[in-house]
Amino acid sequence: MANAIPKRSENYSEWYNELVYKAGLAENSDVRGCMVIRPYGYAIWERMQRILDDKFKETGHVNAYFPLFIPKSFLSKEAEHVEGFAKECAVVTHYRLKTNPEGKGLIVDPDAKLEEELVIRPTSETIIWNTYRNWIQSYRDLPLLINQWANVVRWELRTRMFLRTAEFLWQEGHTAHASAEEAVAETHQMLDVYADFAQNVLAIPVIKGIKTPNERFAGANDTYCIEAMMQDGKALQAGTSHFLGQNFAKAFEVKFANKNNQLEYVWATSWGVSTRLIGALIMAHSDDDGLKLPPVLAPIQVVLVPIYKTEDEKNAVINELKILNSQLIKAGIRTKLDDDDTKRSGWKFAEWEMKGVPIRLAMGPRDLANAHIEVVRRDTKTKDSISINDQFSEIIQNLLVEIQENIFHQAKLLRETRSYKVDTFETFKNILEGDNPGFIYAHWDGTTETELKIKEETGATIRCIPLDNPKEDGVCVYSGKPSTQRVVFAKAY
RNA sequence: CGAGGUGUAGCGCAGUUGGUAGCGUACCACGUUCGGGACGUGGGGGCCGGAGGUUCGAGUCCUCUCACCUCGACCA
Repeated sequence: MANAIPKRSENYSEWYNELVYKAGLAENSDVRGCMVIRPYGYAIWERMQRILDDKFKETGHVNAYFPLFIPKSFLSKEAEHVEGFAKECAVVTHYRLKTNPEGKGLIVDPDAKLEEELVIRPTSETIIWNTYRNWIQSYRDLPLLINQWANVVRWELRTRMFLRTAEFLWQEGHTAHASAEEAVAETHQMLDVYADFAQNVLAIPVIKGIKTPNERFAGANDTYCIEAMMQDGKALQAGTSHFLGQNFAKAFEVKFANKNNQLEYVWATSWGVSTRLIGALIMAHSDDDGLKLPPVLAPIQVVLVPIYKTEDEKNAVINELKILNSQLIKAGIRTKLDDDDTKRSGWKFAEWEMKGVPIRLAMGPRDLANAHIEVVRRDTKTKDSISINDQFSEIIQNLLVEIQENIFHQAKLLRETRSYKVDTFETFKNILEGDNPGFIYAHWDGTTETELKIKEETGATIRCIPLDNPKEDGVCVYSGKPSTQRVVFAKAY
């Protein structure tokens, strides 16, 4: 096993980093905090983009593109927003370089200073709402339902591949509405889109919830989120949907004439998911042999590997695999026939396992003689030999469905066994410091003060207040004050 | 930004009291192999992170820098 990765149990971080590299997803670049997304990693992102984009279009949104640069003054117009993002902005101050008159290399030309500095967007609310002012005059212009696929930059102090990089790819939806009710409905709709996507495509169970004021997006009235559990029991925020109220409309003077010809401020939402989802995918499903991709998402669902010695065997096996491959393609399955003659079959097995391809089909001369083919599932590692007949592609299709369900089931099982109802602070701390940390459902008195104290003492934060939360009288696990419901605590990425 | 650590071949690492750089893997060629990351023989590849300094001589000692990693705090 020359190319094995470290075990999860020994070093979770190292396992994660090595997997990202060995599976061909991404690598560190020479630019601080920025990664190169390699072709296989990008293929996964493209699958995410396509599926989400279709869903956005189905729900009435259109795509547009706004500038990468935001004038510094725009950012300061919404007070909370600027406070949230100011300390992690990359700023463009000059527009020209020149050769160094005192030596080698280039220097920034001091004569080329910008009148107003430009911020590289950490998110696009400000530039978009500045534009919406010109687009919205009447209730007839509403709702305005726009999404943007873009890169953004947040100068994070500590970065991790996919989970937190200085530059990352995402989509950001920015919608404008005539009423608060309609904007809130949009916020919920998009949260549902994300939750569906996480569960049915990524096979990651999520909790839909609302953030506490302390964890809210800078400039939002309410932040909704989906929270997922990773295999180490930590939480990962996988998507957010914000109800922005009239905050940005007021900051950028975006008003519309209603049916009674009265001027009103517009109501707003914004929502996004990022390349962080790739990190979620890795940490939710993968094992010590590499990635495990859910079939619905996988860029390659089935890989076909020929086994042979002689030239004759090679031709015969590959010919048969080509026939099977075209049957699978006809059935709508994404396949790869790995006929690379420079790699041995054993090497290919390990490689495609590392890359998480859900099903591997292997055929050698013996299989060919018996009209059989070896089927190996990535999720369970089980091997089967099936006969090649009319039902072949149907069997594979069904197996893909089964694998999708099983991967989801496994992730859900983990979350269930690592979710705890807790009533004392002692137990609370013990669980987080024990061998199986996870989600803690505990009563909370509703104050930011208590929330911060708990964070300080345990490292856990309130991930969300679940939307379908049952009401239940109790007392705060920390302060002992009365509470009406449990909230979800966990350590988070 | 705090606390630790690491920078030597694409990747992972060794390099003794200072004497001019090596191992594994990957890569190239040939041969034998081929049903779970093959083996043998031969070969190519290094401004030892960067800049100063000490010294006849620095991967090694000193100073300053830069970058990255792990763990915190901040965040998607």
